[in-house]
Amino acid sequence: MRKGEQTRQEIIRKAAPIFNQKGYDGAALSDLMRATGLEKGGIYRHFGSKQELAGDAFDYAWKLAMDRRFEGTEQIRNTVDRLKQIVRNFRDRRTGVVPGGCPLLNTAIDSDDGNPKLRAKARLALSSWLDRMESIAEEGQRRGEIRSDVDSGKLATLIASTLEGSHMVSRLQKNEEPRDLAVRHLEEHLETKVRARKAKPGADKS
Amino acid sequence: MRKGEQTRQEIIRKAAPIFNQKGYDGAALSDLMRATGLEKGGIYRHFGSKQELAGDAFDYAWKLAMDRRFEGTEQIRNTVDRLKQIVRNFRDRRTGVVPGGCPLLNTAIDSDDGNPKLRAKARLALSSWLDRMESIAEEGQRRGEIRSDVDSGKLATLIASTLEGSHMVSRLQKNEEPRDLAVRHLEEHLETKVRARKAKPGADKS
DNA sequence: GCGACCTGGGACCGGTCGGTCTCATCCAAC
DNA sequence: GTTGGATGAGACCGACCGGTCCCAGGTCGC
Repeated sequence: MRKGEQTRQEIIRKAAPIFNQKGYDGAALSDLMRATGLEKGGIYRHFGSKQELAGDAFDYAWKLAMDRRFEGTEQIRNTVDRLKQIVRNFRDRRTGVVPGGCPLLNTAIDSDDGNPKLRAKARLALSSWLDRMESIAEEGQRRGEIRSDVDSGKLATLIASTLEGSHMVSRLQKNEEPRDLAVRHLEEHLETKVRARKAKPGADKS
Repeated sequence: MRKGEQTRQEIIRKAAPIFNQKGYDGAALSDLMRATGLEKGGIYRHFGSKQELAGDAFDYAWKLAMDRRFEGTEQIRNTVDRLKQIVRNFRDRRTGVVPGGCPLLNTAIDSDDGNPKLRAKARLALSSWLDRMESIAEEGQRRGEIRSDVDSGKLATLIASTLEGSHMVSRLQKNEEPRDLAVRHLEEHLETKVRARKAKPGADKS
């Protein structure tokens, strides 16, 4: 049971870019066979169906993406700065992730009609991302670094929405600018609308 | 040459939702046959290939979407208000468009790997949308309604990115909130960062 | 009302799809 | 070193894919 698991992981690793680039329908078994160097039987030994493999491949791709997006943020003390770093990571730390763009965006659109299994995975992925950002914002509020009138859930949603949308536009245009633009817009938003002002003696009004 | 063209348009109308919901690969000829009530030969009489039909279906769907998004905006004099209405239309005027979500978003993701024909159409669609918003912003600057330090191209890109991203999130969550959130965020942005301030005598600093 | 052409049906095509099954081989525990 | 289960190859399956083609019938211009 050792070699088998190794092969299984290898298949997932090799299959993830195929699914991420071509989508579920577009990724044919023949593509997966070519990518993995295995015959059909060799693949189906480890997965009960194409769906199961696609699911595992998505989990793999998403984990990689999440790791990159939160990389180097844990040690940032100030929560607003931490959120800003997460936003910047979306733009800057894009090497080493699965090719084909954001797996969440791809899978969300891909599984829009049928394929409820994949869709459920995409939903869960989004939730996990939003939850992580939301809890950072909540921590910030407890610590007084983030304004009390900020809705942390809505903030997380706005960040994710803006980043994903700009990502789509950037990919379509093959141009980094939209993504960079969104990052800078969010940075400004975080700085001016989210970060709690230093308590200025006598300054009561906003 | 009359009946034929009628049928052709009918096929496009019926096929557009299929392509928009299922994607290019996911939309099988059998689906299109069921939707149109025609046999294969009846469809291929009017289109040289599935690609050609998909292209026409996208154009049809996008035109509908654009019409809705700009509906009732031409007569709005103030350009900032006009942009705000465009943003609100994205949220509010969603009936009567082709089912399956934004055709641009869907096609951009769907045609990400292969299918350069569809991808070119998606690119063009994005450009046309951005251009329309950009020229409104430029008009606003000429008229002094929009700050001179605003980059109209970047503004258009930011609006499109934010709306499309929130649209994806809303669809994935089956929840209107993200889209509404993005709209309100953009409204505020337009109001506070884009609209030219009334010239206040003596007020020089921001 | 006739003839020509336009239209759509549906059988047919080769290819590929996702998936199954058997069997030789490999590997690892004993 | 032997043996039994884990592993992967690849032939095979029925279904369905996009696409072609011919023919019957409908729809026009005249």
